[in-house]
Amino acid sequence: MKSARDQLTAILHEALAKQECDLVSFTLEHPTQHAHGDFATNAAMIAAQQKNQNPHELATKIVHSILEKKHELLDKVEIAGPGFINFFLSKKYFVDRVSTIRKEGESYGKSHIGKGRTAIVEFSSPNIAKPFTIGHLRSTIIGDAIARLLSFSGYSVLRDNHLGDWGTQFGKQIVALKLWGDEDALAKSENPVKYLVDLYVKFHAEAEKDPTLEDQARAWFVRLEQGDPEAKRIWKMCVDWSMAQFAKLYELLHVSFDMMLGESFFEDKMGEVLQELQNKGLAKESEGALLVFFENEKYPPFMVRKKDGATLYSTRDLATDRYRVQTWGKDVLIVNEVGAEQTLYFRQLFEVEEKLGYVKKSQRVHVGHGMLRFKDGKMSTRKGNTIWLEDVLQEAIQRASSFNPKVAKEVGIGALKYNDLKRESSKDVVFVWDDVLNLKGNSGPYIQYTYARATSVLKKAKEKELSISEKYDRLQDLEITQVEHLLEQFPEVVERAATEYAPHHVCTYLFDLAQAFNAYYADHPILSGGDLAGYRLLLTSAVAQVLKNGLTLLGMQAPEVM
RNA sequence: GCGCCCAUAGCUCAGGGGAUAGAGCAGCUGCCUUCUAAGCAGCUGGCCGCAGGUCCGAAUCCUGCUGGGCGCACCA
Repeated sequence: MKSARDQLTAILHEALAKQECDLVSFTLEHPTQHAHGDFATNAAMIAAQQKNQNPHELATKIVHSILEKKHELLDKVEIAGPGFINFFLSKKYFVDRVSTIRKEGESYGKSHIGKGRTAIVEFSSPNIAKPFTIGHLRSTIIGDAIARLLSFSGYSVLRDNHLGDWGTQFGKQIVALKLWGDEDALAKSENPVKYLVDLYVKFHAEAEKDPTLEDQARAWFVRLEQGDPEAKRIWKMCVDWSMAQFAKLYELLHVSFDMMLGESFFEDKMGEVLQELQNKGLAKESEGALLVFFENEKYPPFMVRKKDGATLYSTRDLATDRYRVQTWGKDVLIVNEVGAEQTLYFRQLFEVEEKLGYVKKSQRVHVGHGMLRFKDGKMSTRKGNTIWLEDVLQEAIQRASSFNPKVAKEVGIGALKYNDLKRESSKDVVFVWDDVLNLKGNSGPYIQYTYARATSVLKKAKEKELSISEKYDRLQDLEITQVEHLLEQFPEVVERAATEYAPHHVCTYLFDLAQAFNAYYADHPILSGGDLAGYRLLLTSAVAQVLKNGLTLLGMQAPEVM
């Protein structure tokens, strides 16, 4: 079944062509007030402006030409205000739509905008031997939702966890372990990663007093890059302890990956990149380091090799994307879900990648999330000023269990995820427990609760042997409510969220739908609805389906009982 | 100093150049003997940071300013 938007767009194009206004680009949107119909267009106003005509008169002509044909879709077409054309959809359309949702089930809302394309979504990307903090949690949650949205929109999605398992930090880690650590104690430790992080914090404290420690750390990283066995051994140990910890967290969060190519995977692929940069004359030496300079100083210089010969984040990212294009094709879409503070870095990176001929800028996307901070400042691993994710998850589940212990996990994790997804991701978030684990109002549990409520009604209906009816004939007197209007809009909301890499649109929508359904539920008896019970059950099942599809897109569970 | 982002109700936020700017939280009033009260209905609460500009029409686009966040050569 074609959506109302598609049908209306076609109808409008035809009517505009008759008035010789074919080239007009108009908007077709949902007015804020019901009195203005289900869709409104400014087409007549735009066209009138171009042709220097009276907008109201032109609107009249357009409406006449639309009404020459009978459209099952439309109940009424009106001209309003300065020349808006308002469309009122028919009851039949809405009822058919609700039936369609039932038929399409978990496919309702899917689109083909990414058909035939591969998208790599890089997210989470925690660092080895560092805490998996609520900062990484943002990337994990938002990235997971974006991967799901793209997949639902037809892309063939590869979820990539680009582990921070390479870099100067390992030099620091090795120095700290050699100076103050004890490998036996580490192995016996209850939380080995925490043991490593404490050493890392100590390193930064000591390095303030003794700057030569930084030099030692850089030297150890150079040895690591050169394949020194002792450096490699300690590095491998750090990786193993961390990976074990991450696996537990991802399982609890229900997040999975198709690949975990850490930065170390690209260790032997960076020489070619540096060679290409030099061959194409893109990189120049300056003060011993190798840098890319941009024309007109569009961006600050971009370093690709340090003066001690070691690589950087940038070198590894270039090698990564070169590898991706070689492996998954020239037109692969690459999305990085990484903190917004790295925006400049990504602009530089994309520019360099384009100059190297790896990708076009249109296939590189940085979704930057805002910073998560305490009321009094930024979190910093180096200073030990951070909250561990294990503690957050435990607290979330515990708070949720005070309502219903049986679904504490689904609800606690859901609350946490929804709180991160409900606002535009680029905004900074102040960490406040009562917000993070909010269970009321615009929250994850509210959506989940509404879903449980709807499924419960459907179960009760079965017990009472009431059945869903898809017949329209006997339902002349049913009223079309906000619920039907919202159900109709789900596919376009999903499409917008996917094209803008903005899961918060799905949250806003689900909250609206849940609110509309709860209001409907309060004053439309469903099970004792008489002749209308069949239709109301159909509507309820459609609401349940859409809530479930939406929750799934956000990586949240849809519990049937709460 | 230069660059990027942000500013909407007491607080947290939606708002796709359009019509009377919307939610949640907090506060106040009602509603559980009836399909799940993690809920529903209602009230209170706005120079959409300031000043210009473009437009038939600006919270939305442009310019300037103020305030805040972030970034800018050997971290990632």
